[in-house]
This record gives sequence, C-alpha cells and structure tokens, in this order.
Amino acid sequence: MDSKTKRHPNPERAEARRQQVLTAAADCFRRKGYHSASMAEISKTAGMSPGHIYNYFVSKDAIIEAIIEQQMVEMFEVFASLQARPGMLIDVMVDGASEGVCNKLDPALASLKLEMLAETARNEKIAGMLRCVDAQARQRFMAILQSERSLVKGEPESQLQARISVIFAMFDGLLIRQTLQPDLTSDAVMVALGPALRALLSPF
Amino acid sequence: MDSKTKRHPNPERAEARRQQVLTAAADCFRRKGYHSASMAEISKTAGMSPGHIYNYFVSKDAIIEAIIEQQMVEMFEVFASLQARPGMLIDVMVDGASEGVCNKLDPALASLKLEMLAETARNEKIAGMLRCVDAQARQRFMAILQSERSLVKGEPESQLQARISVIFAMFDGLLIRQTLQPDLTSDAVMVALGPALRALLSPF
Amino acid sequence: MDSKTKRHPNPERAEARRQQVLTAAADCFRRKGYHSASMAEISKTAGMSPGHIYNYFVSKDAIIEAIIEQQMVEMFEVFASLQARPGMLIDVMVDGASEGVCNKLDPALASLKLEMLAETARNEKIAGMLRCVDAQARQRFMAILQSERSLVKGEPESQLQARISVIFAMFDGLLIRQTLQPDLTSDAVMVALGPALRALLSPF
Amino acid sequence: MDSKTKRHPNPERAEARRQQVLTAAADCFRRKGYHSASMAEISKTAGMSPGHIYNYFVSKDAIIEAIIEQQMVEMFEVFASLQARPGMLIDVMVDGASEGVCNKLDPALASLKLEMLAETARNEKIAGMLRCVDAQARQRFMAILQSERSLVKGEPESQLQARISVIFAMFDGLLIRQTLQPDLTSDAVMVALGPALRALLSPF
DNA sequence: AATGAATGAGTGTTCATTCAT
DNA sequence: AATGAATGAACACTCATTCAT
Repeated sequence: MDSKTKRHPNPERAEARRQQVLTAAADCFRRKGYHSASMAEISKTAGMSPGHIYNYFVSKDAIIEAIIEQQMVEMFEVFASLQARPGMLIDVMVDGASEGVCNKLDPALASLKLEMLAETARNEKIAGMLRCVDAQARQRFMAILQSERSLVKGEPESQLQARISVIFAMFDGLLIRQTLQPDLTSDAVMVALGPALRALLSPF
Repeated sequence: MDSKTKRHPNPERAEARRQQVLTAAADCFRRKGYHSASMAEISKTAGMSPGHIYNYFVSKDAIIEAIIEQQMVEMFEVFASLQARPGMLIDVMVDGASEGVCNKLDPALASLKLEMLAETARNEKIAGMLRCVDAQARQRFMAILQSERSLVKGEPESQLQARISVIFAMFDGLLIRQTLQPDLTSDAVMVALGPALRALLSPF
Repeated sequence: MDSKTKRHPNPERAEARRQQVLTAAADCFRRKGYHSASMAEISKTAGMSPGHIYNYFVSKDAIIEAIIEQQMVEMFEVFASLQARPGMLIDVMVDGASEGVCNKLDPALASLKLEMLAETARNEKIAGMLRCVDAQARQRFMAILQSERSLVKGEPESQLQARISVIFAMFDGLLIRQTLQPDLTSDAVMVALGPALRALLSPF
Repeated sequence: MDSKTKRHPNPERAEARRQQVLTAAADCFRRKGYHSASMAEISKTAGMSPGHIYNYFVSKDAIIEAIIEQQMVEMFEVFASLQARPGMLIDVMVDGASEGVCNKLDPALASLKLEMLAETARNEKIAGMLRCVDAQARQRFMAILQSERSLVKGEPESQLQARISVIFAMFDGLLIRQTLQPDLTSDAVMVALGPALRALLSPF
C-alpha cells in the first residue's frame, strides 16, 4: 500500500493530514452515503483542496478502505478488553453488552457501517476486507467461548460457531433496527437482549 | 397518482412490462447497488429501451419504491400465514423460523435489502416506506405476542416491545451475516437460533 | 407538398383531421412555445394518437409551417377588406387600426407569432415563408398608399417604403409590448397610435 | 446568492472566464435559439469543457439570465446619456433615434432579443426580468417626458403612457422588421420614423 | 505541500419519430 | 384509418480525477 501513495518527507504531518481526510470522509459518508458524498464535499469538510487529497489516497475507494482498516483496529481493542476483564464470561458479556448495544445504535456509526456493508455487493476489495475482519472477530470470540471462563467450553465447535453467528447477527441486526426504529434506546433493547444473550452463552 | 403514470389501454401487457422492469432492476440493484446500476443497464436487462421504462415508472426512484412495495406485500403474507397456523406460538415460531432464516440468507434478497437499507440514509421517501412497513410488522407481531397462544401475553407492553426489537434484530442481522459469511447455512444457524428464540418467547 | 403526405381516400375527413391537428398545435405552441410543446401533448389536445399525426404531417416542423400558411391566408383577407372599405385611406386606416391593435394584443396570438419569429433564426424554411408573406403584405400596402384614396400617393416610392416599414414596425412592436406589458389595453394604445398613424399617412 | 456559485480565489480570471461563456452563449443562442443551443456547443464555442461552465453558472437558465442582466445595464446607460444631452427633448430624441434604430437593426442583437422575448412565454423568471427592466425603462422615459425640456410635459399621465407604449412598440417592432426585412437600413427607416417620433413627442 | 481550474465520461431523463397491429 | 408501444439519440448536469502553478 505504501508504494501506491507519494512519499512524504515529513511523515508526522502527512499522517495528520491523512487523519483529517479520514475523519471528514467518515462524516460525509455517514451523512450522505458513500456515493452521494462528493470528493468536493469531503475536501471542504477536511479543510483541504480536492487535488491534495490525492496525495494521500489514490482514489475515493481507497478512503473507505482506510476507514474500514481503522475500524478493524478499534474492534480488536474491544475484544482485547473483553478478554482482560475478570469473572465468568456470561456475566462479563452481559454487563459489557450494554456498551456494545450503544455502539450499534449510534446513528452516525450505524449508517456508515450499513453503507460499507451495502458496498460489499459491488466492491470485491471491500467485501474481502470486511469478511476478513469478521472472520478474525469470530475466531477470537471462539477462543473466548472455549476458555475456562465459559459455560459452554465443552460443546462441539460447530455448535459454538452457530452460537457465534447468532450472537453476531443479533448485534449486527441492531444496525438495521437503528435505521428502522430511530427512537430505539439502548436500555429498552437490553431488557430482552440480556436474557437472549444468557441463553446463547449457556448450554442448551 | 393516476395522472403520474401513462394510461395503458392493455393493462395485462403493461403489467407484464412493469414486472419485467422490476425484475431486471432488482437484479441490477443487487449486483451493482442502486446508484451504480444505470438505467441503461436496467433497460438492457429488461430487454427494453431506456426511454420506454419511463412509460411505466416516472423515475429511477419510483422503481425501487415499487420493489419495496412488492416486498411489503410478501411480508404481510408471511405474517398472515404465521397467524393461521395452529398450536402454541413458541412452537409455531421456532418451526417456522427455519423458513425465515432461509429467506434472510438468500444472497440475492440479502444484498438487495441491504442496499435499500443503506439508501435509507440518503432518501427520505424510501426511509419512510421502510420504517412504515417495519412499524406495521412490529405491530402485527405484538398482537401475536399478546394472543392466547403466547407464553408471554401477560408481560408489560414495553417488555414485549423489547423482545420484538431483539427478535427482529436477530433475523435482520442474518442479512449482514449472509454478506460477511457467504457460506453460512440455514441449518447451522438454526442450531443456536432456536434456543435463543425460545428464550425470547418465554417469560424471563 | 402533396407528395410528402399519404394519399387519403376520403379527402374531407382527412382535411378535418388536419385542421384538428393544426388547431391543437397552435394552442399548444401558444401556451408552451414551439420547442416545449411535445407531440404527445399536441396529439392529446387533438384527440388523436401521436402516430396518426404523421399521416398528415411529415414532421413537427411541417405543422408550424402549415400554421404559418394559414395565417398568410387570413392576413390577405384583412388587406382585401381594407381595400373594400370606402372613404379616404387615412380615415379607414385609423378607424380600422383599433381592430388591428386588438389582434396584436391578443396574448394567445402574440406569443405564437413571437415564437414563429424567433424560430426564423434557426429554421430557414420558416424564415423564407415569413419573409415571403411579409413582402407580399408590404406590396399590397404599397398599392393602397399609391391609390387615389391616399394623401401620399405622389410621394417617392422609397419614402413610401419607409412609411410602410415604420407602420409595420409599430404594429409588430405591439406583439412585444403585449409580452412586456400584459395589462396594456387596445384603447390605451389607440390614444397615441392614432395620431402617429395620421402622421405616417400624411405628407411630412 | 453567494453560496450558489463557487468562490473564485482569482476573481479576474473567473470574470474573464464568465465573459467567455456569456459571449459564446449569446452567439449560440442567436444562431440556434435558446433551446437548440446545447451546452456542449456553448462549451465548445467558449473553448472550455461542458463541466467547467458549471463552475461559473448554476444552470443553462442562469446563463441567459446573466445575458439579460448585462443588457439591462447597457440600456440604462443609454437612458442616462439621453438625459445628459442638452436641448429640447424632441430634437435630442430625433437626433438620437438613428443610433437606437441601428441598434435594433443589428441582426445579431435582434435575433438574440427575439429569442429572449419568445422564451418569456415558457420561463417565468425570464419573463419577470424582462418586464421589470421594461417597466423601469418606461418609468425613466416618463420622467423625461414630464421634464422642462418636453413639449408634452403638461399632458395627462395616461396619455403620456400611451405615447411611451407606442414609441417603444415602434422601436421594438424594428427587431421584427430586421428579421423579416434583413436588408432594411437605418437610414431608410429614419425617413419615416423621424416624423412619426415628432408627432409622438408633440401635443396631439 | 498545496491549490483549484479544468476535464470528460457518465448520469437520469425527454421526445420526435417509427411501426406492428 | 388509427393506435400507442417502442425506440434511441440527444439533452442538461455531476463528479472523480488530473495537472499547471
């Protein structure tokens, strides 16, 4: 990837400029969607000329790819912190779920993520990236489910994979709920999501 | 509304042509996304000149709106058949879930629905339509949860609403799972989705 | 011209149909202008299918050409009636002017004529027709100015031609006045047009 | 209003470019008419890409509006110079008329103005602008007719308004004469226009 | 490093015209 | 004689991208 973009004599300044673009672009994609957000708008939001953006990103597509990469990093941190917390998994998860729900119900994040997911159907590169990060997330979750702290550690792997898919679906589905029920609150959801999560983390 | 579309002296032929367009458009939107699918491409897929499409739809937007309307009808039929089946709700639902899962995991439908959901962020009319149909679906589901056949009929309405949001999220999330785990099968999902659904349809 | 249009076994019926189209087209051109009036609209106004119009006119241009031809005929009738009325020319003209003014100030006719005049710049055939009819009108007017009943019959022809050009300009200019001063009434104009006309029909 | 057109850091260059477009557009409208002159053609004439024009004008309509605005400015200058010249109005006017006649008989200007007048029937904004500038011109002319230098200063206002309408009609009508009698010269017209103008500027 | 002027291919849409029926 | 379904070239306009400065 490095070879695709210009060399920048002052790497710190360059990185700051790159960040400016990413932040501005995420903001625009969120508000308008990927295709309706123009480079002109992004450049204005980033406080930079349109031409200059191309010194940091080879194309508009490269921008959304970079945003996805950033989100991958953030997500891994979430998993790491999950693993770091003490106590039985089921309690840690249910306690932590509230935060995850808030995250999925944040309208700004939700529409950006839906946008990226829709892009998956058209853009093989984005599809590949999103599938890769999702596969890694499931793998990490699997490790957690098979750890000592889990109530289901002895179950067959295929069953655990099913649990993971459904848990992920439940959380991912909140992105869609946010879009269709904009008034939905995290607390309201947790009333039912907690018990469902308990069921999915206990032996059937 | 009548005045917006040309009168067609031969309604059968016209309806067939309309369907041709809808089918072709759904196909293109699925493969390319709403914005990247051009009218030229849709017209070629439909075996018709670009200009002629405008005898049946006033705009590209009107096409996706018609597709959504068709899906609304289909969805209401699903609810009707759900209500028509005898037995306790929990059994009917869990038995019927498999079919619903298959539906959500159909790659063609999944990417089209995601596309429409993403469009929600840019297009207020589409947002309105999707939210309206979703609200009706939740209302119908509420009626079912409060019927005699339900194990949770006495629970407070707010709690039932939470259950509904989570159940819907779980199913909607399968659209996203399909995109990220294209190999996911309905059977594999059902292993964990069944128990989760049982939990969500029983008193906590 | 006959060879350009289909033979019609029943010429009366055909002529009636042609008239229907001309009337409808004049109406549409008036309201929308030549370029903004579509064949679809004209056909609807004429109570006839778009395709059928092409049995009577080879193109949209042919329709406006036919309208111009009709107006030529009407205009010659005006000159004939002018010559037929008894009395000194100056009185006949000033008395008859009021009617001519009304005609020029009729908003329906005014916009159609302006439309045709504008078309002159783009369409050589229309330009030719309009110039031809105007030349004939000036020639007839010249004959009147040189008749016994005229106060200026002895003046040099070039001077008479100047008078004609200015008189015609004054009337033609009312088309433009109508457009720019839609409230202008025939009576109001006559207050000043009468004296000007007297000056133009008397020795300088 | 500022927000409607891009900011141009180099206003001189931008103004030059704008002028290039206006000149090219006036030329194309004149030759082809407003609707038949395509943006592609205008851009080619202006030596600029079609897209770039939209950095200076928000739409094709905005171009013709700008042309009209320019002509308004020019016309006001004519009135100002008329008021500035010394002597009795009737002499000033008749002397100055020749210039006005030349202007109206310039084929390039004539067809462009007719084009704009025809557009009036379809485009309310253009109609409004042209009527506004015409109303102002008549108002200024009224002030002149009521000044000390006028032979008709004591006449009733309604009568003066009639005079103005007829004088304006006579000049406007030259636009149409130019179209129908392309060979007409300013000198030939003045032979009769002078006396008519004298009549219109003297008590009846 | 940074600008923004400039490009041109591509978009959704319209409409005069044709032709099978 | 008459229909209206069907065409496709043309249009105004947008926008990712390039490049001279």
